[in-house]
Amino acid sequence: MKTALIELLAKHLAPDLTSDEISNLLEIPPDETLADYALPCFTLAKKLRKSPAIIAADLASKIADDPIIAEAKAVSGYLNVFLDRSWLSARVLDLALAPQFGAGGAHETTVVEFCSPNTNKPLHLGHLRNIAIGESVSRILSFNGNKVYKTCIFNDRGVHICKSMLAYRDFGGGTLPGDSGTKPDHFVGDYYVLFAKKAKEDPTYEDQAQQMLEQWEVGDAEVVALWRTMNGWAFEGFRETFDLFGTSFDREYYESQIYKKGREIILDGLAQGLFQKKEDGPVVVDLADIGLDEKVLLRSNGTSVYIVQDIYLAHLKAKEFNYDRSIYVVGNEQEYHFKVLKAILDLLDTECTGGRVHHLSHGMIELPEGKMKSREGTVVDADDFIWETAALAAEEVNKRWQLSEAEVKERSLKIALAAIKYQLLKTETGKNMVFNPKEALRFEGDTGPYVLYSYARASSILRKSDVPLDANPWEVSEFEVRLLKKIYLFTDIVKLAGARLTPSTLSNYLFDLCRNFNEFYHECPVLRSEVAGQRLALVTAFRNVCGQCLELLGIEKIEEM
RNA sequence: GCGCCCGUAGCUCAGUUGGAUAGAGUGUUUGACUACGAAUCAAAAGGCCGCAGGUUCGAAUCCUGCCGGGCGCACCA
Repeated sequence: MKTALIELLAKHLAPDLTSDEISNLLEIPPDETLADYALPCFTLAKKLRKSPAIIAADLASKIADDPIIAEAKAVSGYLNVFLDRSWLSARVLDLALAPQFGAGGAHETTVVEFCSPNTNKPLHLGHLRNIAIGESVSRILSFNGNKVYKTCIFNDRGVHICKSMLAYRDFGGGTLPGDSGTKPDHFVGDYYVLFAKKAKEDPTYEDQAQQMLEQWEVGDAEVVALWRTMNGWAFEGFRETFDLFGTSFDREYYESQIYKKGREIILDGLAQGLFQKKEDGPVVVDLADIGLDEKVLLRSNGTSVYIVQDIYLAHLKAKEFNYDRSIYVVGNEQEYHFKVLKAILDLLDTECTGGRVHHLSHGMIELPEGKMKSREGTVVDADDFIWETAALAAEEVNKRWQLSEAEVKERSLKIALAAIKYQLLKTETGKNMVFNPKEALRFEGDTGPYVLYSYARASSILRKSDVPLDANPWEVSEFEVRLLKKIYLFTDIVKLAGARLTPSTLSNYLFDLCRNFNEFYHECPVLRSEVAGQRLALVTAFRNVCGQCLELLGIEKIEEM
């Protein structure tokens, strides 16, 4: 639709503006009564040495007679265009009723790493934001035509892991997660908390954890066996949460398997003179010329620091996926780390140079009463939160319907997950957000359930009619035009969300779309209308796009609320 | 000390590469179910876009300074 208008304008503006330039310039005005599309003529004014008003008026008269134009006029430097309603409605329905409406033809290979938890405690709300973003970004990129691989690195070793191991060994008394019915990752986490408590009483406890790490590193059989057992519990619990929240990975990496690797890359770089060996032993990289500090890579004792395994992992991913781009969904507290990583990869100038590496930095979650702090017990646990939300959703479902227990459980869980995911994705990725758990349990206004409800309403109408869809022009009301235009906008929005890696672009659009649908629904009878076929086609088009957006946000659709 | 990010309605947030009169949701007040689903719709009220300069046809958006908040800057991970 927009394309046809751009072509028409390009015919009259060549060679001063190309189609691409027109496309960039063309905007949707803030007030729909002004125009469907507007072309600001201010930049053209310089080029043509005519006033914007004259250029706009000139263009208006040139295109006014075209069959796709209902009205074209010049208003204070803008060319304002209304499209022909018959043409517009037929065009949008034709496009939006086709499968894969809005899908793109990009063809990059992209690796998206997200979640990446430590195995000493269960997932919390921060992980859920990370996962929701990673999952949605992956789906959006994939929809835009890219080949996407989702990966996760499990930080399954280190002194923090030994802390929960130590506390379990000393105070666990051989109990198993099954004994108390505790979810296994929570079971492990409980001993991490217990460690912190015991370390306060016993100042040597921190040292003991450090000693245990050393035993682990030399392969002490007992310690390694305990590590395997407890990591097994953690993974078992994680899998359950991943299933519950609806995510999965194409490739999983484990820190314990790669933490020693990458040394060769560093020694290689040292030989090439990219890095320096200091007199007192450590190998460092000097990043002063790009405004970063000196960074130690190999310690005096020859062992590598954490970033070396990230360097190795970047190479490993390049080898396994031959990626064009490697995205890391990680909190903004690690921005410096990724600057350093990219700089080092650039220095090494291998197939995974820093230019291909992108840190998709997301903001932190704060609660209304402040930051989440594990020490103060204010961390919102992922599983608990999902189930609590589901319980509240179940109350709402029970208010409205008489359903079996199983049906209530299934439906309320889907509604709860929609509420949570939508809430987590509606704020722009990079920004910190205040997350009020009570807000996520709200089912009205700008929420996941509002969107699900809109979708279910559309489904409900379609279930009730067997009138064939009809995309022939009809006398469209303002509500229908608004909805049609919004449906069409999806093609721009999904590209923009992919380019900016911001699911929030999509969720904000989705809310607007549903609002337009509900207004239409309220004002325009469908089934008992003389243009039932056309309105059913419009409802179908809405349902397609709404469903696609939900899919791209990682939210499961439901046909009935 | 050095660096990065954020400040928009009481609260939570949108606002595309600078574009027309700055928008939603929520909360408050009020109206609409004999209706294709009221988890909906409609209306009112609510703003020195942190402050002060600058850039230009035009600034919430770009630049500088200041104020307020967050986060980094380990031979930790």
